[in-house]
Amino acid sequence: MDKYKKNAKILKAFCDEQRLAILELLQEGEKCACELLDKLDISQSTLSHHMKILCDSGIVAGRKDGKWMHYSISESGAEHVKKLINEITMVNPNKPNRCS
Amino acid sequence: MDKYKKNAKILKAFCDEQRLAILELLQEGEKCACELLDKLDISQSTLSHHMKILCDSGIVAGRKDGKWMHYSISESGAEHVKKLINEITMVNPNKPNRCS
DNA sequence: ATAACATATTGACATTTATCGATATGAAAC
DNA sequence: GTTTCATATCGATAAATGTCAATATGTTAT
Repeated sequence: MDKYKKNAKILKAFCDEQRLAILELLQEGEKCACELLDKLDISQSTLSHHMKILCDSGIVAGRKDGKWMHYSISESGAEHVKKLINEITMVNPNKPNRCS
Repeated sequence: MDKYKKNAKILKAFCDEQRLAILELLQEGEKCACELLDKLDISQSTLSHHMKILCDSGIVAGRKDGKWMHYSISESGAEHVKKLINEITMVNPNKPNRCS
């Protein structure tokens, strides 16, 4: 059962300071990578690394436009994470103790 | 500004497979450490390490009862995390671009 | 007091992750 | 086609994290 591994990977998107800073910037709306780079005091390769993680987790959507990459928070990705957190933190004493 | 650091630390609770497995077990209700240890194929010290992280993040509450420790999902901790995720993934183009 | 037990802490080690500079890729401008 | 620009990938390194065995701490039973 690698459900845990899969979910842990998704939620790793939120485990890093820089990625939280990136997400806060994206709250204003879609932003070009270069704009993020401008505001973030990290190297270009590091930004690219974080954007890959954010996109892979589904929280952020990338849109290619010529040589520019535009990133935005994915509504559906956000919904998925909210559901995940809800499931994970739900207390349900009647839950069948299935041997998963 | 270490807001990101603080939040990243809280959300790290969900970034590990074992901790997700632990949380799923706790969905059934309060459980003793020894019961978790029984079901989790990790060493006692490793479990203790994970429980510390879960408790520090506020997601899990510990209750000492003699030599036993009982752990349960904290309703208030869960609420706090849900609010956090909501804030982080909220898209709001009118957000003032304050220099935080 | 001593023994047995449950959990926490410590120290060591392996793996993962964040970071950077250098280089590659690919697209637009000349 | 060559240059310029934006982004991605690679390779190396340092820091953080997960893991265990051993030991310490604190609690109950004898």
